[in-house]
Parts: sequence; structure tokens; C-alpha cells
Amino acid sequence: MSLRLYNSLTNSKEDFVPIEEKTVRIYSCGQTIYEDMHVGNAKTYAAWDILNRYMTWKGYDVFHVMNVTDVGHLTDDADSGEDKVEKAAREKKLEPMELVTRQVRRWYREMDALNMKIHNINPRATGHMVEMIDAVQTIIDNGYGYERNGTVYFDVVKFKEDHDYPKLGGRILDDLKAGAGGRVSEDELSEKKSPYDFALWIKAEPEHIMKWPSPWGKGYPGWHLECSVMAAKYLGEQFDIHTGGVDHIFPHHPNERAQNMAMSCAGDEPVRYWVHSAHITVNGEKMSKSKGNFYTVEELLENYDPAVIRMFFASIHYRSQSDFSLESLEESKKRLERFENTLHTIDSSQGGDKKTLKDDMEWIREEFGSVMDDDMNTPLAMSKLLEFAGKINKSHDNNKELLDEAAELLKELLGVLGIPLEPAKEGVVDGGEYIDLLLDIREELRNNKEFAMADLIRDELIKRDIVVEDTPEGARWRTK
RNA sequence: GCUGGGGUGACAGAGCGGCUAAUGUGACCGCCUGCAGAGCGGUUUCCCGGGGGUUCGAUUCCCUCCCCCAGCUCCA
Repeated sequence: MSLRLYNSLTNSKEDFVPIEEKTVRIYSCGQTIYEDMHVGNAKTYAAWDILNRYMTWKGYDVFHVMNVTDVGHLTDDADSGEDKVEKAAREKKLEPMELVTRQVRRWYREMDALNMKIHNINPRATGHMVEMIDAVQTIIDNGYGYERNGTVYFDVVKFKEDHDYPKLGGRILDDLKAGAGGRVSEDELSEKKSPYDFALWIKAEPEHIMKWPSPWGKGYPGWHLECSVMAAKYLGEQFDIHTGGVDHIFPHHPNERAQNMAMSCAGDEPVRYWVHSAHITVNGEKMSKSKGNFYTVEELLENYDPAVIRMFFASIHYRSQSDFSLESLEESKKRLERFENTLHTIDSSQGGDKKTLKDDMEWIREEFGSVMDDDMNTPLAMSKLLEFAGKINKSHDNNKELLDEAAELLKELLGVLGIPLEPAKEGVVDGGEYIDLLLDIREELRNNKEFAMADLIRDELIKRDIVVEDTPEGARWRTK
């Protein structure tokens, strides 16, 4: 079995072949940290988390880098306008680096909460100024960059003479020229050799706070540069997979690629597979603050189990434009409960002597692998897992060891999809022993056929999100 | 206008040349239960946007039309 991934470089699904036999090196474009993580960001990171986990599950040794951008990009045109980090910092009355520190800490907290904590390195742009300046110089030395008034541009026309550009996104430069009309400032047009050129290093105006000394004066890096530099530093001149949102297909990734090629001059593709994740809509519309359909991860975590959120992410395909809503989260919650109930009932099952689950386990391993190999078809994988849960549910006549093994397998495979599955939530609630006590009393009442009182206990508990279930083996409870 | 992605049962959402189209939710009936929950069994519902074509055969390929969504400026 081999994994097939949709490669934006060729616009087709391709068999994944790593550069080194057992190692996979992945770079994921992370977040510009001036604002809080929202569902859309998280959805994309979840896709790469699943990619990482799945490849690890298949036996690869995954080395995964995801950057954290802590130098603001600009608010309007590519190479002019205001720095977003500075703008956000000013609004919150913080130093830019103070804002960044705060946001980074928060980002980690939320990534951890969402069970996405397995990158090997999360490099930050501000920690790589020396390397970036060095890269700009190299690009100039190699003939693909030129300086104008303290700003250094990438010479796209020159690059295009020697290499394929933009390659990703398949755009032709004429389209770009049309698109640039009216949007690029006069100053910029007069400085640039051609309107397609983009900034490698930008001269800082006096009031600009985040700036660094360079051979071209005080300035700050262009927004494509950090990824090129940090990817090359930690993953080498050529690596396996580069991921990002669809919005990066153009212009960020072609520019990044061009920079890498201009830096090394080896002429090889710096990245073998470019993988992009579609954006989600919220309540059927593009997510935006003004439409009020903007959910931050923080908000969601207040009301939903992280496993529910991950269930939603795993239930959609990373390349399909999918819709997110609170209703869809409720649906995800029910799916998760179905799995939880499966484990829950196994816990209290005595088991029998049949061994039919052996075949089912073999079946699910194979099915899971083959659907995931097809460009990470997580929604289909999820339906297979639900089918497997159903098989377990009707196999309580299997011997206990086998039942436990099946439960472990279910947890393992859901884990590959980034979903932490807790068997039962007994005992993890404060005051759990008192609930047990109440149920003992209720048991007595039931034995004496005092059902009204017994039901009262059950009703009162359900008001507190404790679900009581009577089974032949006695009552048990779980959190809702 | 250009570039992508879609239109499948009550809903969500897979499948994409040939099992009476997965899975979940919902509804209904039954088993179990004092009742309920969970689970199980069954039922419910789609010939897959309209039209044309290719094929022995299409939801799945091609053409055309209609309708949605996203991108084309920073953006996951």
C-alpha cells in the first residue's frame, strides 16, 4: 500500500515516494500570530496533524516543521501598507513583541487542547533574521534580486527566463498584470522592474517598530521569505511535503519556491509535493467578522469537547470546501458518542467464547489503510470506523480479550485521525463517588419497586449532564 | 470576466463505468427494560440538477444549459 497525495505542482494525485526511504520531511505554513486562532485555521492544522499521524502510523519517521509568523505581513498590497502585528499591538496598547509573546503562548495552549502538538519545530520568523538577510544577499548574488532605495525585490522576469514560474496555480503573468492594475502604488511601480516583482526585504519607514539592520539599511523581511529560509534551514534544500491553505497556492507558494530555487541555484524542485487544504465556510458563507459567523478556537473550546471538534475535522475531506456550523458540531458530537458508547458497553460486558472479531479487526485495518492511502480520505475512513464500531457492538459474545483488543484498535485508529477517545467518563467527574452512592441507593429503591423515587434520582442527575443507564450487570453512568 | 469546487435520500455526507448508492442523524416498528437510555433487528428515502452524447452498460466519461460556493488583494 502506498499513500497517494494530491500534488498542486502537477494538479494530480501522485504516489508518495519519500526522498529518503523511511523519513518524511514536512513543512507546514503556520499562522501569522496577530490574531486568535479560528476554526478555519484549526481545520487546516488538523489536516496536517492527520497527515503526520497517518504517516507515522504507516511506519515513516516524520519530521514536521510548522512556522509561527511573528513579523507582521502587510495589511493591503503585497509590499506596502501597515504591518499587521504592529497594528494589532497598537489597538491593544501592547508592544509588538509583547503581543506576539502573548499570542504564541495562547496558540500553543489551543494547539495542545486540540490534540495538535506533534511538530518537531515551530520556528519563528524573528529568530531567523540573520538567515533571511543572508538569503536575500544570496539571491542578489545569484542575479535574481535587486535593491532600490533600501528595498530589495525579486526579479520575477529574470527568474522566469531560467525557470518555470509561477508553476503553482498555473497563472500566466498577463493575468497578474491585469490584477495589479490600480492596486500597486505608483511608488512601487516606479521602483520595480516589473509589476510582478515582489519584495524580499522592505525598507522600514521611521515610525515602523519591527525592523532590523541589514546591508540595505533598516528594514524587515518580505512575507514569503521566512518560509523559504526556515524550511531550507531545518529540512534541507529539498524536502518531501509542503502544506498550506489553498490561499497560498498563489502567490505565496510560487514565490517561496522561486526564492528557494534562486537561493540554491541547483535548479531542482525544492519541494516534491505541495499539498493544499480547502477553506471551510461557516453557516454556508465565507467566514468573516462582519458577518458574525466567525468562531475562534477559544470560543469553541468553552462549549465543546476538543474530541468533538476533531471529530468534525476528521469527518470532512481536507481538499473539499466544507461547511462548518454549530449544528455540524452537534452531529460530530453524536458520532463521537457512538464510539464512546461502544467502548462503554465493552467495559461492562462479560464476553463469550466466539472469535469473530478477529476477522473484523483484520478487515478494518485493511480498509482504514486503503481509504486513507487515497489522498487521506478521512470521511470514508470515518464511515468504516463507524461500521467497525457496529460490528463490535454485536460481538459481545466474543471472548473478553478479543473485545478489549478491538476496543484498543478502535482507539488507535481514531487516534490516527487526531481524535482522543475516552472509553467511559466514570470517575473523572468531581464527586463521582457520590454519584455511585446515589446509584446504590437508587438500586435499593428499584429492588423495592419504588420507581418514582428511583426515576427522580435519574432525572435529577440528567439535569446535571449525568446519564444513568441500567444494564443487566447493574447501573452505570456517564457524562453527557 | 477569469480560475477552481460543487449540485446524491428528511438532513449531513461518501461513492465517481457494472453489487437493488457507504456512514451518521432524523422518523417509525420491534427486541431488551418497571419505564428510560445505550445497543441490536427491521422499516422509511434517492435511478444521483435539466437536456444531449460516448458505451453492452453512467450517478460515475464528454458536450451543453441552469443554479450554488470559493478564489482571483492579506488570509488556513
